[in-house]
Amino acid sequence: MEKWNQSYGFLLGKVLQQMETKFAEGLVPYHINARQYGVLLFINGNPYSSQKDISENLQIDRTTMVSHIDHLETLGFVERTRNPNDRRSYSLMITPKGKDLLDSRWEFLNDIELEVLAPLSNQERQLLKEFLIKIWTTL
Amino acid sequence: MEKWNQSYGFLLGKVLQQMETKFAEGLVPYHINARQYGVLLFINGNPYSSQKDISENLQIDRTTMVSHIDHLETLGFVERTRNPNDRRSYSLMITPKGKDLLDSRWEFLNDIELEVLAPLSNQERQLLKEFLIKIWTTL
DNA sequence: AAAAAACAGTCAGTTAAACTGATTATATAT
DNA sequence: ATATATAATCAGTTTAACTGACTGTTTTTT
Repeated sequence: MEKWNQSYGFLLGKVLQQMETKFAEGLVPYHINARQYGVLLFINGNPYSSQKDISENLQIDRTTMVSHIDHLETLGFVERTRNPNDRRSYSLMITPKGKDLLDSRWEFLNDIELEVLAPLSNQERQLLKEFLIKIWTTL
Repeated sequence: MEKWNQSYGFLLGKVLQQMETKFAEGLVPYHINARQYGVLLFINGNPYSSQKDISENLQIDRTTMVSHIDHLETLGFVERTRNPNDRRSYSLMITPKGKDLLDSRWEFLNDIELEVLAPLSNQERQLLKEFLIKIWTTL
């Protein structure tokens, strides 16, 4: 084992790359990418969010968010309505069709993750998630 | 804690994004990005590699590799010489200047990683690395 | 109440990474 | 000797992300 592949950054990147590539393949029939799936998940978990809310939480640029939402709306997965309390912002909602997509791909996403994490035991995977959550919540 | 931020992919992505952003900032004065630093690390650990070797190991597209190496060569961090046993390929070597760059930023990289991983104990970080290496080596 | 500042979202245009497909020079297989 | 494969390169395309300007709306200041 050499220096260059000892870094967390390198290792994290490789594991993630693997997951993303596989997951993206499973999304092709739905014409969205992994990031858009993430946005949809967020909207599902945080109904009535504005585009700003999502941008901040997911750390995706506001102008990029416009096109993500445009895309999801065109495909009928998300609905934009003006927020009656602040007509500058939208109140975003997932549609039933969007919910179906989420559900139908959620299991697949988990399968992919388990596939990549296969070298770990149940307990190790549990620990890994614990660590990641601990890091993320303090970011 | 909700569904959308429970996935390994999401969490891995956030942690990595954090590390990469911070690390990239520290590389600005050297005019290279994190990926090029990775390439340089690889060449250092695997002297006489061809561009193909690096592409495969780091999973970076061969045509993209051309421009990375062009860039590193222009800056004097890497030297291309033809491989005498196969004149189609190059034999890439890090220069002393490249080695200096690696060394001077290696500690910084580790600082960044420790900073992001601060919420974990020493032991937990050790475990995390163990897990990641286990996964990566079976990819 | 009017004017100024701040804000959410949008859009046109730019930048940078990554890919496609073709090409050159060299090596290997038939 | 000929055909096939390979490493690197290049021109051109696609895509994600960003910059800066702009519209309409809300909040703050005077």
